[in-house]
Amino acid sequence: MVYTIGEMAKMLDLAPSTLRYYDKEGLLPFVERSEGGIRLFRDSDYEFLKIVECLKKTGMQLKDIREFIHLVMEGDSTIEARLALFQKQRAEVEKQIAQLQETMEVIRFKCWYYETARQAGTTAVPDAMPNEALPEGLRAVRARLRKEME
Amino acid sequence: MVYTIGEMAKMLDLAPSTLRYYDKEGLLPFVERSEGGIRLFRDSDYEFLKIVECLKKTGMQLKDIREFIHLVMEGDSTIEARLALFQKQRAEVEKQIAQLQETMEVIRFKCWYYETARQAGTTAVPDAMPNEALPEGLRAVRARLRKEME
DNA sequence: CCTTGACTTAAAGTTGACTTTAACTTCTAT
DNA sequence: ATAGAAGTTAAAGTCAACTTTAAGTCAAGG
Repeated sequence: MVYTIGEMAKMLDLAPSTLRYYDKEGLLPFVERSEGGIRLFRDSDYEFLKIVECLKKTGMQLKDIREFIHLVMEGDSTIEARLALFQKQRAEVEKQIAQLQETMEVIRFKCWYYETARQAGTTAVPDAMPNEALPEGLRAVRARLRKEME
Repeated sequence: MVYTIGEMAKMLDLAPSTLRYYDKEGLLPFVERSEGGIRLFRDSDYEFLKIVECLKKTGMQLKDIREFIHLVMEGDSTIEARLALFQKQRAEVEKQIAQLQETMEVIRFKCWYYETARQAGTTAVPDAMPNEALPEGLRAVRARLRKEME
């Protein structure tokens, strides 16, 4: 099955201009052309682009994704390098998830803070509340925000 | 305790120019100045900036963070609005974590794929492997990458 | 008093990832 | 054969979030 740029763009839910930009940046060296110069995308290209999408979601920059694509093009001699890349990316994403979970703690604290303030009609109440009065799990969060302890 | 911009920047691990930029963008309306025009940061400003940092980590844009800061400056009349904001942000971060976990599945698949390829010396082996031969949890991932089923 | 390091501003420059524009070509359907 | 949709390129424009530069001011120590 072959697709035009517009069809492939729709399948991936992005703009055709984005695919052209990726191509210009060297991310799509595998895309073939018709006689007249029209890009012909294959199902295997879809698979490639799903991986590009995945790497983008991990925050990887296009120039690093290009490096990966070029490793793939070089064939089986780069299997080790590609494995290393994904192992590194796995650690990276684990870190990101941990980071977001920490951020979530702060947000949970702030939700509690404003719920308490709403009840009282003023933020002065949660502000003045002693540590022992706040929910267990939120004490450390407030302390960190206030730069108490380290 | 008051701090100069350089000291506060160090405490937050960012460049002084970043704090000046935030100020210019209206994110630091609470920062006072000395006679001579030098910014004076307080401990309470540190707390503010930690929240800015937190909101940035959720991917919120500076202009939206500015809106929040301005809600805070308006006082207790905006408690509801601020609570709503954090509740929205909580849902947002939950979505982000779920998204990263999906991404992690793909990366796990790729790690398996390249480990298998390394053993075999070629990616042809994992490519040709029937669904039943791959680890339980990775079958659906490969199917999604290949646009089999939905 | 004077040096020196850290501060100030306004304005311009940078980076990454696109998007838009303009001029043109190819493909498909009648 | 031709119209119109969708493709092509190169180049310029956009956006967010900073960073850098230039020219100058403030503040603390000797």
